[in-house]
Amino acid sequence: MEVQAIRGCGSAKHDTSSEEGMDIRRGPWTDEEDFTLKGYVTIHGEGRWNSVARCTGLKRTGKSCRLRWLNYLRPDVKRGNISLQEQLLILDLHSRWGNRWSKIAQYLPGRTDNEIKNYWRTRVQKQAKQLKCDVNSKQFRDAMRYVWMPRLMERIRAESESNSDEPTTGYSTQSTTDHFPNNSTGLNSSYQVDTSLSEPVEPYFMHAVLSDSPAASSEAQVSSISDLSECYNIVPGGNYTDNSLNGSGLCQKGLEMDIPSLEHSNGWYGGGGDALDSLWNDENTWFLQQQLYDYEV
DNA sequence: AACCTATTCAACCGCTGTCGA
DNA sequence: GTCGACAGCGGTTGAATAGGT
Repeated sequence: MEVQAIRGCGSAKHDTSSEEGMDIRRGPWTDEEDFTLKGYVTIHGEGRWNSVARCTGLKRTGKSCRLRWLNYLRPDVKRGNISLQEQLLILDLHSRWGNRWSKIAQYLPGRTDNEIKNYWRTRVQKQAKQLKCDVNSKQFRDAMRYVWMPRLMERIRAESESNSDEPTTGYSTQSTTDHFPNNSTGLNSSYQVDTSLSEPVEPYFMHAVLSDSPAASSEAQVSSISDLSECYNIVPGGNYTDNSLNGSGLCQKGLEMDIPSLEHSNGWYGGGGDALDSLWNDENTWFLQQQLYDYEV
């Protein structure tokens, strides 16, 4: 959506303000400003954002120029709905790294840290709120890992099977099938890893290995369960079964459910629409609340 | 139609890390 | 070692919009 066009040229509240003796524009960018910035970066490349502002005459801070470029004007920036694969990847990487948005964004080509952060805050935190638990709580993280992510995987697989004749929409990066030749989740099209990164990521649900890096310890509060695939099985047409019993939280309770029956009974497989909205419908929310209640008792 | 509330997301702010002088 | 400039990150804000009454 071209928000800029809809929202018009700057807000009355943010028009200009004085900073260090010069007028600094704030608020939404105009088409002319976008054009100016785009032109400058096309010629001179990214970086030296303060000089961008100086050289172009844009009454914006260097920070603002950088942000506008990265989040909006960059040619490879991808806009629109976050796909199921991307949702799954965000959940997985967030479970590993916590709020390291820029790091997570590195693994979602075309997505910005801002977009991922907004996605997390508006969608994921909303669900935590509905479940009346903290988004950083172990209960919620387990709910994500043992309910939400498996269901996303199942749905991705279902969509992949139904669209098996259609061409995939891959990026120019290496497919995860190269990393995970045994992958059977249907993630071989969009879920891909940028091989230019020095730290290739293998998701928990395929070949999860807990990171020992300090980055993973503080914010992320990563669960002690290292490999999700060891914790549950998804049998097409069968039961989702917790096998581990060595972890904690929901897993310890021997969480067991019949996903297909739940999904077909409440329309989770309805196709189209937002995965989270359909995934976290009233019935599933109630079910999870029961699980969380059992967990707490 | 008018109003109210919730949601979304672009943009801002403050802080930290890095690098060169 | 320190200082200043700059880039980048994550948290937060608030205008626009959608949905409900």
